[in-house]
Amino acid sequence: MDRRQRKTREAIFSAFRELLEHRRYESITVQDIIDKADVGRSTFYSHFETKDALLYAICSDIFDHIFKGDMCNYPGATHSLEEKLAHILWHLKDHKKDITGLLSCESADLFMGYIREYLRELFTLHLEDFDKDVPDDFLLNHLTSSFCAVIKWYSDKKMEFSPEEAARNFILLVS
Amino acid sequence: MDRRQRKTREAIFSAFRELLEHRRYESITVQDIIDKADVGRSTFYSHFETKDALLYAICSDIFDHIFKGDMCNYPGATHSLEEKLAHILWHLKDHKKDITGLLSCESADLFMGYIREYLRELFTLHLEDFDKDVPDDFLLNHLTSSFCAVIKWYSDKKMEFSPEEAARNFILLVS
DNA sequence: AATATTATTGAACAAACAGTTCGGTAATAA
DNA sequence: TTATTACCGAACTGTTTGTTCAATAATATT
Repeated sequence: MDRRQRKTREAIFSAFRELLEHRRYESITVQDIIDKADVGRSTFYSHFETKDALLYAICSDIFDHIFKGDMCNYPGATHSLEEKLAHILWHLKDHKKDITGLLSCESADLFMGYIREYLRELFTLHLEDFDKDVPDDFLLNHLTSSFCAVIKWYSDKKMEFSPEEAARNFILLVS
Repeated sequence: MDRRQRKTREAIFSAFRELLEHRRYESITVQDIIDKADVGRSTFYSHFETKDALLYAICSDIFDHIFKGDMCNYPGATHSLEEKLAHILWHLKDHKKDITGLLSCESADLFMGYIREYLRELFTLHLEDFDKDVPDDFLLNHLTSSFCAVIKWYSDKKMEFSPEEAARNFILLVS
């Protein structure tokens, strides 16, 4: 990959991340990004089709780090569900700056949508941990949404709480 | 109130509702609304400051119907939490058309934000029903978010399931 | 080192949308 | 009948998105 290309892409990424620290995703315009990245308009569009494509790329980065990591994937893992969930919260902390901007906005759904997919997979693997007399689909939806809420709560509280404690409380509530 | 005013307002409202049946909130422009309502652009803006203000008005309408109704408000009510929740789901059905358009969009948060407020109040009244060893704030957040998820699920499933059953399943999961 | 390729630039452009302004007209109230 | 009020529509400003294109500068190729 051309060095120029790499540098430009990196400049756009980090400009976007910096902007996300202080502003909601929707309020950030392409103009803001290219001003901060100091890159031409046409250059931006030669790298990313739209602003949403840039968001998607950022999200992929984050998720690769969080979910493709050591313990969260999948069948072989010997860790408990609680440990895995705590681990996810830990990893979220590494991306605190980006995530705050991504979750405190109207498109939080976009970001959360990705997380939901991963979580649903994860909970599916642990379905037998729960002995509840409701349809599986209802239960899965409940678990996934509830943990999304924990993530949101965790982010709203500036991630100042212990991931282990949050995970434990969650397990207490859904068991 | 002037009859003209009433008529115009009503035309805008129902145009917006009709558009919401088939399209997401974001994709609907002011132009679409005034075309369908057959009113002038300036007339629209003399009634509503922005498109969001119109959304807010519609939401208020719906919530007045759902929450300000017979049994959901508050201290005096003798009904169980489960009954109240089922009731909310019933009332949602009356606004099925609007709500589908409001929930299947990126600003679902906007709509859900209102619901959350009401639900949090409701659950606060019933906090003693739950004997869980987690902080109240965490529990409230969990209950509220979980029932929001039920609402979303209920809407996604075209509201074809029994509200009573959904409410019962929910109570089973969080008790 | 000379040449070909590729990325970047900046400026201009079209299209879509939000929201405002204003003079004229028609319905309603006094 | 007169005064008020709401509506109209067209034109206008401003913002944002996304495209185009010729010129230029950085890389690759030979």
